[in-house]
Amino acid sequence: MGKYYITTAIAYTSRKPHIGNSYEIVLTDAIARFRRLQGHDVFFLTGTDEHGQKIEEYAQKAGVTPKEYVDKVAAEIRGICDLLNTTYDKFIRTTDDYHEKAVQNIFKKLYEQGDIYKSVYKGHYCVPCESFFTDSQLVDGKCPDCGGEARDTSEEAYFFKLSKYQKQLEEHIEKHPDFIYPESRKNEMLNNFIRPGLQDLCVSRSSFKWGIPVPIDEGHVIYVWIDALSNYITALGYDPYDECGDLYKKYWPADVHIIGKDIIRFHTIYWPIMLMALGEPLPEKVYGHPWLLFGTDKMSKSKGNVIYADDLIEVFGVDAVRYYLLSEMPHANDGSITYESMIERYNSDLANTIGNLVSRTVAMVNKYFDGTLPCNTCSEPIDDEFKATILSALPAVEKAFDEFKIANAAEAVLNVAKRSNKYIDETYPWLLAKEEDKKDRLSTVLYNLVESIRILAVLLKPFIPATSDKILAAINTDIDDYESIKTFGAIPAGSSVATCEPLFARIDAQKFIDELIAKNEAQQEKEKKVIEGLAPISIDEFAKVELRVAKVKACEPIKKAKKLLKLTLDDGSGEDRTVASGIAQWYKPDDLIGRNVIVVANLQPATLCGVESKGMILAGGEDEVKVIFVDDIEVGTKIR
RNA sequence: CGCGGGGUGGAGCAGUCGGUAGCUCGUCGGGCUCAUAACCCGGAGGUCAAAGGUUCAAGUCCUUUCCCCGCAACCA
Repeated sequence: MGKYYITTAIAYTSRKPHIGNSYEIVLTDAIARFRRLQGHDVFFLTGTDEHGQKIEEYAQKAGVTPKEYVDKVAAEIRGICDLLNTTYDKFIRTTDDYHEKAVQNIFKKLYEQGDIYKSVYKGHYCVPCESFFTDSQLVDGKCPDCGGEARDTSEEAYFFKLSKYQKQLEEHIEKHPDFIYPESRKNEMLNNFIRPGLQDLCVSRSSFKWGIPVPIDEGHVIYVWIDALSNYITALGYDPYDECGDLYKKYWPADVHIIGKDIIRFHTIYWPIMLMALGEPLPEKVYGHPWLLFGTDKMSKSKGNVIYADDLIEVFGVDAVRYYLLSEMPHANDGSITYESMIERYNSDLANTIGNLVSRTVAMVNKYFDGTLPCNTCSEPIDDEFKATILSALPAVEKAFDEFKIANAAEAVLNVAKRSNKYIDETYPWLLAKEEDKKDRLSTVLYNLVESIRILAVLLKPFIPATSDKILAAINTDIDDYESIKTFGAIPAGSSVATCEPLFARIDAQKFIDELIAKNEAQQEKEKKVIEGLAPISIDEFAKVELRVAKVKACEPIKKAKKLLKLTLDDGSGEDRTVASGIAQWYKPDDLIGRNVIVVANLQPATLCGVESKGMILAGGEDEVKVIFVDDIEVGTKIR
């Protein structure tokens, strides 16, 4: 068994991580634990991505320095990784000094060999929004945010010659069909990005400061690509100019990068090209896992289906959360997560199948034999099929892990417990116990069960490590190596079991949901009172708002906009006024034509989906929006 | 035609290279009493979104249509 280097994407420290990040690290941890169990020398890397404009802004809002800000969030993220009982070997932060130094050297080297060059980044700048836009971002040549003029501008920046390596990358991907996984992603990358031709990549910014400085040019910072992606090698002590550390020599190239499907492009195009330019080997595989979504319904607090990782852990415990994430997530499609399905899986798989199996078996050994089984020699033909089924789990689990189908692996493990429960019904131990001359048979049956439970516990290690340890303690064994579960019968005859507390207490789903809803409602109530009411304004300030009654002359949906209706209003001024309003979900054009509404007449115009909107009409409501109609007030009347 | 993912028994999902439609939960009936109202067995329930095509054979391949869900763009 050789080395195995596995990584997660590094988490962006803009805010507290959501369940999606948690899924990724649990997934990666399960794989890392499984490979260790197999005997691989595993190095498991995770960490945080801490630079960029967004963080600069968040820090400013919070009134702290960027460094103070990321220190806090990085600690939170690391806390959640620990809470989830993940066994990362290193936690890298892109603000670590060795990383910053190595990144600067990487940049310098690429610049010196001509793969990075200085050029001009052309774009458009909107002064009021203080934002840059490319040609394609502009809407009708105007600022997509405010609809104002965006003036042509340009700034100096550094570019990375992706185009130079395009051919080489294409060849690599074709020669290594497993490089991008699952395969559907491979074609997506080749067809959409690589074959049409790669644009050189802008790798520096001068519009913000919070980043690693470009070593040869003080006004610029290194943009996210080179900074973040290179964490996979800097964490191992890579340096383009220096002797690389032992870790690097030992573990690089990575066996797999585990990432979300949204960043596949960066990991299968930019990253390999960077490595090619540096003359370093490429990772074996990039696995883009699917997303974890919240529920099937729309997210709604009152329904109790908004879900956070640490809340879940608090209620269900770490292993239940780990098991749920690993077993519920499909391999290719996005998975959804709800309290209902969580409880269902918890009760049926963990409490009923696994927990109860251990409980009833240990109880029988204690009850019938005082905890010590005298023999395991009285076999019957029915045992053979049982043992064969138990042993067949391992190859199935191996295959599933090889294919990154972790939910399938979990299912194969669960089958060990299911088959064992069935074996109890097949052998009637409670009847054997009533006949004195069946003691040997009874002992053998229980021995087989204890052994299958041991195999189950070992197989559960990657998924629910703490529970696995509890089970091993309950059957009083420390034989938990990979070899020992390839054959049946590692537990010596005459060994004893301990006792065990229930591993997972059943949860009453209805009661749980009711309590949750009550809790959420209470919290919402609280939040409402805080939010309610803005700061008082004077009558003069109110007078700055011009409200006028207007008649809807015409109305039509705006193409390409789901929510917008375009209204043509007669506001008494003699000129038609066009207003876009986000009420398409609730009103059809015919509902509005001919009716009088109140329009905010002196609102600054804005362009929405290509329509210039001058003003807005008054409407209110949360889930269902109602327009305020004033059919009995004359058109043009000012509202006070 | 903005990008993407989907429509398979009541719910959630598998279904490889086309070859008898499976799994979990629920439900109904039965069994059992070692165990956490758990465990085991059996039944019911599907024209695989629709139409057309290719084929000896289509959930699977091709074409068209309908419907959901994310993302993007806007709820001025």
